[in-house]
Amino acid sequence: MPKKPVDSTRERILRAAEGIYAASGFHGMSLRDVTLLAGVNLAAVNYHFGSKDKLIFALADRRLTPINSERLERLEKLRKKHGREPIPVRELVGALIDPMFKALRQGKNTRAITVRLVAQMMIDDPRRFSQIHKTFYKPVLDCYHTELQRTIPQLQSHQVNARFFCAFATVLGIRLMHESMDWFLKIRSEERQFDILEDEMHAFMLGALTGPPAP
Amino acid sequence: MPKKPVDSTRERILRAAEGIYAASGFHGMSLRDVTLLAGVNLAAVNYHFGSKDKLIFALADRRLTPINSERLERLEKLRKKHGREPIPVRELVGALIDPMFKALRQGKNTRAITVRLVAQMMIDDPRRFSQIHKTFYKPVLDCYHTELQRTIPQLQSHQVNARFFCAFATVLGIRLMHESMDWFLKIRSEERQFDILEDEMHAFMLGALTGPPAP
DNA sequence: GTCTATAGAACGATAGAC
DNA sequence: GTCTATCGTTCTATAGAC
Repeated sequence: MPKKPVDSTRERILRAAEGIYAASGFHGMSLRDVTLLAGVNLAAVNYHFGSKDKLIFALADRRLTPINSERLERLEKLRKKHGREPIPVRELVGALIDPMFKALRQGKNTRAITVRLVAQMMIDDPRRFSQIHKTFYKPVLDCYHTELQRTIPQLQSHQVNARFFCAFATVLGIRLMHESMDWFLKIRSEERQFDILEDEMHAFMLGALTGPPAP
Repeated sequence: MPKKPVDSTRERILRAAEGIYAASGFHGMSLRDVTLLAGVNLAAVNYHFGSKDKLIFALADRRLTPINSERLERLEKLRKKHGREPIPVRELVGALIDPMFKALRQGKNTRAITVRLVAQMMIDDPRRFSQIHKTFYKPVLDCYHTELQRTIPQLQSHQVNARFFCAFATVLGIRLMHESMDWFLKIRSEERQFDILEDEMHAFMLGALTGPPAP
């Protein structure tokens, strides 16, 4: 069984890389900067990960898998709970965004990093990262989309599609604008920021998804 | 008076640069690729713009200024129209997002480029681009935020702040996910895509901003 | 498993001829 | 205003000693 000590070279590289990647994206992250920050040798990246591309994939796996797994688990629970009845939108929204906030609240120092990292993955060079999309995002999107169709009967199919697109875009945008949150919310305490944002994002999404169709 | 022919070296560089920048960001755009695509000499960039940084600023000015000017003009008109009464949310949302869709609909070939370009500016290396934020975005954000405070009296100040943050994040996210629009909307025709998205985004934003406060 | 050293290519920027 | 040529730097990746 392979050991994964918190301070192994491999872990140090991952920690350093995700900070730089979150801030600057794939092309802005040089292996020199990563290994310098990690305090390890330049050649260690290629030894442990094989290439820069594979290092990025490892970053994705580490952060996206837990969040998306939880999203699927919570959806499964809701399905069992409601049986053949459609799941209320409020609960569906909760299952989609709560895991994100949960991830944000843990790890005080890595918070800003984790937030941007995931979003950066979604927008960074679609050709290079299409495999990441397929691996990590597509399963979640498919499930929630299907469920949303059942749960908002008053809207036509193409309208549900568009709202879901907007909802997902909102989550993406929030993550990317994390640095601007202070300015928008005009509140100092980071804890309070998250409290308010979590509450209002629930309200925002609920209103957005259930609002009447455009005239 | 300086001439600006459509096919000047300067214009060719701008056109080539915005395509590559929109797709790959600052660090992913090399001047070699730009000048190759533009069919001009490598040295031309530094002659016409001075540096890579200044070229990016020129890209921002070309695309952001028209959209944000229109947003401010429409807000000014709404203020005159409603006098001392608060502006209805529906009209405020329209003034904020209509200019974006208007820009998207014109220029069939440059459409996907323009969409991502603006969003890329907002998230690309905050340190490098903080001047772009201050110059192009801050005035618009300030005005709309003030107006929104007056127009949603049933929410507390900090709740309005949070909703506005979400609203802006939605616009940003939509732009960045432009390539995934096909997959989400499951519709072929690009015209129809924009029609539906524009309608439903109005509804989405309206519901989101006016929905009841979180419990 | 970790290091030094370096290959080989691409980068931004500039000097100077035309 | 546009070209060629090139400087100095930085990049990913690898070879080979320990």
